[in-house]
This record gives sequence, C-alpha cells and structure tokens, in this order.
Amino acid sequence: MNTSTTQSEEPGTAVKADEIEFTLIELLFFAYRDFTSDPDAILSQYGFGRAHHRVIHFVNRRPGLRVAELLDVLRITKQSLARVLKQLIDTGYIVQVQGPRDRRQRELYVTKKGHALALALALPQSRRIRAALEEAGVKDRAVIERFLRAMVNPELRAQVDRAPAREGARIEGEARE
Amino acid sequence: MNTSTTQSEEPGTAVKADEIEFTLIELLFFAYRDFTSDPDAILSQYGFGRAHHRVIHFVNRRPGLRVAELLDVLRITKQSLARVLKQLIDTGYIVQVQGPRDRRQRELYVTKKGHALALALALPQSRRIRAALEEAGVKDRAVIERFLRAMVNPELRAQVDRAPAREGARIEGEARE
DNA sequence: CAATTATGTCAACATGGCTGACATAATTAT
DNA sequence: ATAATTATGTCAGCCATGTTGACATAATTG
Repeated sequence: MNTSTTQSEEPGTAVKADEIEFTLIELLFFAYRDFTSDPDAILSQYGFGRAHHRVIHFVNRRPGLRVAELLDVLRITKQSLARVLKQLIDTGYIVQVQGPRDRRQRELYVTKKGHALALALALPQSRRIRAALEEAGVKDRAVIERFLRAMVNPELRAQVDRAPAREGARIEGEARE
Repeated sequence: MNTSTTQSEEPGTAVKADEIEFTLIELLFFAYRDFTSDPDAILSQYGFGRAHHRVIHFVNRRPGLRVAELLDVLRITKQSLARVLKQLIDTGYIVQVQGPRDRRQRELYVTKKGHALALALALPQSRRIRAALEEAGVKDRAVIERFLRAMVNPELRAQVDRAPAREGARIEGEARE
C-alpha cells in the first residue's frame, strides 16, 4: 500500500498530489456519466436497464457471439447475465442458435427488433461523440481512438479488436429455430 | 422512437447502422471498464465500494464541498449518499464542518487518512492514463481533455471546471469540531 | 412569525452484481 | 466405451447501491 504524502512532510518518499492526473481522471468520470445517461432514458421506457443495454449492444455488434465470450467481455458472472439475457430472449430482442460445430454452444443474435433497439440506443451516444469531436476541434480522430484503446488492459485488447468491419448478420424473429 | 433500418429496406428514412460511431462507443466502454478496475481492487481491501471512491475523490478534490453540491455531481439521491458518507465519516476518512456563513450547511473535508486513500486510489488510474498517452503517441494532451470535456452536458460543465487549481485544504482528524 | 432551505433519517423496494451448488448435454480423453 | 471435461442453465440467497416517499430539525429568509 502507498503511504501518501503532501508537500510539507516526508519529502521524496511517496506520491505527491500534483503528480496525479486528476484532471483527466475527472473528465473520464464526467464524460462517461453523461455518455450513459442518454440510453438510460430510453431503456426505462422498455423496462430495461443498463445491463440489458450492454448485452444487446455486444450481441448486435458481434453476431453469433457465444455466452462464454459475452461473459468475458462484460466481466460478470453467468448468473448475472442469465437474468437479463433471459428477459431479452423472452421479449424477442435476442435469439439463441445452437452452435454448428459444437452443439453445446449457443450463438447469440439480435432479432430485427433487437437490432432496431441497439441502434436507437447507440444513436444519441453517437451524436454526442460527433458533436464533441467537432466542438473540441479534433482534426485527427485516430488520436482519440488510440488513446482509448491504450487505456484498455493489454491482455483484453483482443476484445476491442474483435468488432465487425461492417454490420454483421442478423436473424429475423422467424428464422432458424 | 426511432424506426431503424438496414441497408436494404426503406432507404433514407431512418438510422443506418454504418452512420453510428460504434467504434468510439465501444472504446469508451472498454476504457472505462478497465479504468475503474484498478481502484476497485484497492477498495475491497478496505471494505469499500465504488460509491465510496466517488465520494472520497470529490471531497478530496473540492475541500469544503457541501452535501447538496456533492449530490449534484454524483447524480444520486441524498439517501444513497447518506449510507456511504456515514461510513466514511465513522471510519475517519471524512469530516463535516458547519458552514461558516450558513450554519445549516455541512462542509466536507478529507482527513489525512482520507487524503492518503484518495491518492492511493488515483495513483493506478493516473499511471494508466500516462501510459496510454505515451503509448498512443499523444503529442497534444489538450486534445483529449477538450474532447472529454465536450462529451459532458453543457449545463453541467461548471462541475468539471470547479476543480481546484492546486491541492486544496485538508483537515486533520483532530482539528475543528 | 411564517415559509423556505439544507440536511438527516426511517422504511421499503429494485437492479444488478456476487457465491455456491447442482443439472444437462455434448465433446474430448483415456 | 466409459470417464472426464466443457458449455450452458438454473435455484437460492446475499450484498451494494440505486430509487421513492415521508417526516424531523435547525437555520435562514421573506
């Protein structure tokens, strides 16, 4: 543990407050707080919460995602996931398909309805990001992307990179199973 | 509500998936997920959670912050705050001082112990940010700051700007009251 | 003196995390 | 072939942290 210090006492030994990136720490907090507030308002109209948002987002973005992979991405337990996933399946936003190679696996897909919800939730977030890029006069958006990617634990960056190049497959409510 | 569409159907009317900033949306999710994981590990050793972290962070950064202001920043109810704030006061990380002008108000200060904890929690986050800036080759860190600030709701940006220029006052466990 | 304000507190409830235990079906290893 | 492992599901209960509503107190303001 770190025995911290202020300017006046035990100089040199420990963390000094002015060496800490407080500004960026707080900016991340505030930016994320408001970034998540947009979809929250929409979700409550559906009787869903933030947990549903995360699930439907990643299933939409990574069609055919398996349950174990989703757990890795969300960093929650299967029992936590089960609750919200069941609701999303029961209400027709997500469907499960038996894995073609390994029939124990369940591939997850959004339905048309689920796709529409995922887009509706992403839209205000997307608008906020665009407006911020413009307002901040970001000429090279790649800088932002590189910075945020570098904030992710190196061993978990494969998850970031696994996103589809284009919009992936989607299963209609009626199709397959 | 937004009737969303894919490439093939009802063109022009609605949101197209490839117009959405999915990459940055996900990067924000992943970056924030790992950004908060560092302090979480430390907090659990103290029997505290993320809610305690937020309180002790803002009280450390804005010495003399009043309860109502803290509620505005955290966007939670006073009943939610009361639980964690009481614990932090009872365990000697935060003290309350009666407002000098208005004696109904309670100014919040970290104790020496609270200051040390706030720094210990901020340290890994600060390291992560520095490493990310370097790894991403960010030459002008102001770009990142401007972007994140622009992500905050305009009417709430005063909260962002209210941070102290230097390290603010702190009250020792014994002093005042 | 009345109304308003800042704060605290009690009670009840919801969401979304967690652990532990156990069940099933399918795959893989011996 | 059978045993072990794996992917998933499910039951039950607990915890942290958010919510609403109601009410209390003290201090300030009109």
